[in-house]
Amino acid sequence: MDDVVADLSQDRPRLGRSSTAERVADILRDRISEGFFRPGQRLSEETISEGLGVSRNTLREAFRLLGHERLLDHKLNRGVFVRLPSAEDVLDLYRVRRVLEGSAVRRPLSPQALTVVREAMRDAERAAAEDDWQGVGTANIRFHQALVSLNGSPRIDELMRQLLAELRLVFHVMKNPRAFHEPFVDRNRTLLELIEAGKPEEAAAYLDDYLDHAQELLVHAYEPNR
Amino acid sequence: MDDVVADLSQDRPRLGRSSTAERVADILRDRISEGFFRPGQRLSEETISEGLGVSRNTLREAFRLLGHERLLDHKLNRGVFVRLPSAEDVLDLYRVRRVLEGSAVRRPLSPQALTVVREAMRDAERAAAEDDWQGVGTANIRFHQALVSLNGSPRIDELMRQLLAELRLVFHVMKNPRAFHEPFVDRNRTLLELIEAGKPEEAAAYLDDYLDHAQELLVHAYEPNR
DNA sequence: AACATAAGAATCGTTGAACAATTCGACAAG
DNA sequence: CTTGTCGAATTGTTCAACGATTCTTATGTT
Repeated sequence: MDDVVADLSQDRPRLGRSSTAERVADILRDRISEGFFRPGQRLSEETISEGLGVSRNTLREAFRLLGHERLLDHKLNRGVFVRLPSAEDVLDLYRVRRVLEGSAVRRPLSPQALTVVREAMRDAERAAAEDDWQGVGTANIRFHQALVSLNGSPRIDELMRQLLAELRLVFHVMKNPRAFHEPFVDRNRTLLELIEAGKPEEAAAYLDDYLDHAQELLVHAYEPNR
Repeated sequence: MDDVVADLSQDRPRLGRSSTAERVADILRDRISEGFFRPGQRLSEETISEGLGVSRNTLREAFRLLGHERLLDHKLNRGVFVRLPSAEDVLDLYRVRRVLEGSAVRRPLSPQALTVVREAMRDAERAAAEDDWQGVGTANIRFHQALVSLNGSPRIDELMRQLLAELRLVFHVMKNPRAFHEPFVDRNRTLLELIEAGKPEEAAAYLDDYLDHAQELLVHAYEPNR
């Protein structure tokens, strides 16, 4: 009996998880990440609360949640805007990636820890073969998310999730995301092979170069309209 | 004249910073970090909104803010509680520290980048000499905060701030924080000397050992009452 | 025409009250 | 000892209102 209780107690967090504000936040988060709400756009409290059929107060609670995830920008007395990352933001995002991913590749790896990473890489290659560049982008994100999760830390996973969501904002401002994602399919493979070969330092060096390159491309193609 | 404008524009973010909800959050954050509100304690909406003279709605916005900082635990229909970290949380906090601080010590250092770190170390030694263990704890936290800021990333600084605030919760549950902080004054000095001597790998190894030791002490002395 | 100023509209910030939904403890029944 | 029920207390959510702030437009001055 005791073990049953212990088992069930693992599902406990799922119970409390459903206030209206959080569900509203989920909806808005999806809308933002899919580009329905564009970076820089203002989100009117009245319009959206009416549209979703919730009160302004509840909507504001949802806004707070997304603000802390850096997806929304809350300006006092002016309203909330979909975040429009600056070039400096892009630099910082890549600083964090270098730390998180660099630490991950240096880590001594367990045998099957890399399966998720490898899977994401193959998905990217498959999507690339089919000219599905939306799919390449998604798989690429999964690849790096899985890479970072080698650190074995829930908090770092969470941080990476937020970071990638923020990066998606940047992609939405770019002209053609295709040209951006294309070159990295091959790089992912090389990086993974270096890790699997047990050469953490070489992998780390390759990764640094990888990120330097990506960042370079990004800030170059990135000129947010003010 | 232009330079004056440029100078002032750096203070601009501080201007917008003053909604009632945020000020309430500041107050509560201070109260929590000083231990006035104990981990596990429930914070009644009615009592606190009355006590601070703000409406329940405004207080709830403040609660949301602190919830996202992991200082409060929001349980649906049951209220908010001061977060009581689990032993597993402590482990994860140290996982993140190893990544952030490890990356910091490996970084090639600019000449004066370490001054803030050195200053914090000296403050800790000074406080230790005066048997001011509260002060030692504070200076110790500043030491590691400064160390992490060597990464040069605002986002990582922010992450570390939250992480240390969370660690403070753990300290509040411990029996005698003095015995915990005491041994690390010397270690801070040794670590700093290794960095200054330009031996990043040795410093990193020493740091890992440092954090292993601290974590060990902590989870051992840590037995949250359920 | 350019600029400053002022009035007005729109929107946000905050409050207070209200009611439904949920939790929790006490107590009775099996 | 377990289960069901009731009621008090607290949270979740909505609504309407009003002051405060920002944005827009119109007006007037140089």
